[in-house]
Amino acid sequence: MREVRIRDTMSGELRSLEADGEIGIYACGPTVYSRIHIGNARPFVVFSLLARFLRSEGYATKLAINVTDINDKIYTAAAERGISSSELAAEMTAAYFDDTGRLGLGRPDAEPLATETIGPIVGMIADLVEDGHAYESGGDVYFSVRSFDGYGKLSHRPTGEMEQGEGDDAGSLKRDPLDFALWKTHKEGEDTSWESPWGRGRPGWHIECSAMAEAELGQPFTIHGGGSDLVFPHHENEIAQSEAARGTELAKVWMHNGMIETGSEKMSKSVGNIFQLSEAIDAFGAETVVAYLISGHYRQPLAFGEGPLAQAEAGNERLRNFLRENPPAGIEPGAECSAADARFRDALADDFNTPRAMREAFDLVRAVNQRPGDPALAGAGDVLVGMLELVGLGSLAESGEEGPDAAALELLDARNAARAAKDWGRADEIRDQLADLGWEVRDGAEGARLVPRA
RNA sequence: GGCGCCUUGGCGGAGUGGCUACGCAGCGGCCUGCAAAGCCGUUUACACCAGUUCGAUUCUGGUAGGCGCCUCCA
Repeated sequence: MREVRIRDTMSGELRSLEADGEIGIYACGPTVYSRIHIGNARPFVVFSLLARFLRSEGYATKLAINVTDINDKIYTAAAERGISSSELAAEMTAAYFDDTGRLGLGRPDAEPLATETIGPIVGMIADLVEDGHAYESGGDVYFSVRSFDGYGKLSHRPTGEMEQGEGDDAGSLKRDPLDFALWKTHKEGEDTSWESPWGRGRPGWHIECSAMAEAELGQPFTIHGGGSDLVFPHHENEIAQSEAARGTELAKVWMHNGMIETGSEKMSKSVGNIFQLSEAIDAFGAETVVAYLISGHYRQPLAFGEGPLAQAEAGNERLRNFLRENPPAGIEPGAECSAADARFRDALADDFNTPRAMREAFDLVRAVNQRPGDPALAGAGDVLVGMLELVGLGSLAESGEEGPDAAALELLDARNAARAAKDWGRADEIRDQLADLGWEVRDGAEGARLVPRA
């Protein structure tokens, strides 16, 4: 079991994860008002893979990624489409499960919905009101920011100049512009609402996460994650609510992923809207999307576009080619393989540095290509697949390809015969025919091999 | 305006006070009947200006540019 260290946003320092007890990870999932985009996929991938890595190191781990299915944006988007907000939320929640499911990384251990956590949400608000950290005003309930000393400790903002822009005219109901809504009274045109001690209404965004996190992981838990755009106000407010309500720390480590930067390629028409996750997967495949998302350190911004995606695919192809020649075979790994595997895992243990880890994978590939048969590199295929599985790319080893059919094999035999007779014209003609059938011929020392054309 | 982050070779992207990241693409070569795959090599890479230092891409200060948040946002 390696010591795993993660950069904590609050302190700015690397924090070692405690090995005793379960490691609870809560990551903020999407608000389901539309199909998710590639940016939403980053935390899903990062935290799914982090949980996978921690388990492989022997840590008991529970990953919860929520679905925010109550939100102003959902009401707005539903109205535009002329359907009910619950209908839209259900549709987009299903789409979210489909889209992320296609990534092939499995599901988080828990995926709570805000709409199914109303009880705990109301309970937490009631506790805050009771303790004087929140107050009812005109059917709304607001959190009293000045009642919580630690406000601003995550985002490092001075409270002096802050103001919660809760939109519309809610400000008039607040005692202090810093305060933010925990419960919003039902408004005309909103088609979902729940009973509460303060009348019918719905929860505010931040309290949903506080309640879902506690319901799934208790408090405190180990890692709270999400996109860096959520640091303020969302996570700052979660801390205020949860810590004020429970008197304990919310999470030990705050882990934030950087933004996907779309630049000018944002809505490329040539390949459709690849900005959307489902479209990116349609256009490039799940393996490419995953490889792309781990190509940069999770905390850094990552450039998005057809270029980076195509490059990720080309890198995957290199790995696939290697695994065709060196398929896993249950061989005991040689010394160099074991060392590479250790460095791969060390990189992940050091603030989940996936690009540095992938360097080890590629270095191993090159070493074997340079020195095939070297005993120190025995079992490279097995070791490489083990590495790739950790980062969600294990499927690169499965050809997933159907073997050549009889017709193709017949052509290959014919070409071999032509080559034996040094009839190069005939041999190349057959190669073209095979290409038309979707097969690329690669002549190697041990004969010709058919590989699906890219 | 406030808080914070970033600026690495054609592109993506790690990292380090002195030692080849890695991947993709290009070019040259090797291998091959040819090709593909693979291997080797490859064009002064670390925004700019000062400073600290024996030595800075890597530390400090400033300049320019970019980004995030400050309002819903992964």
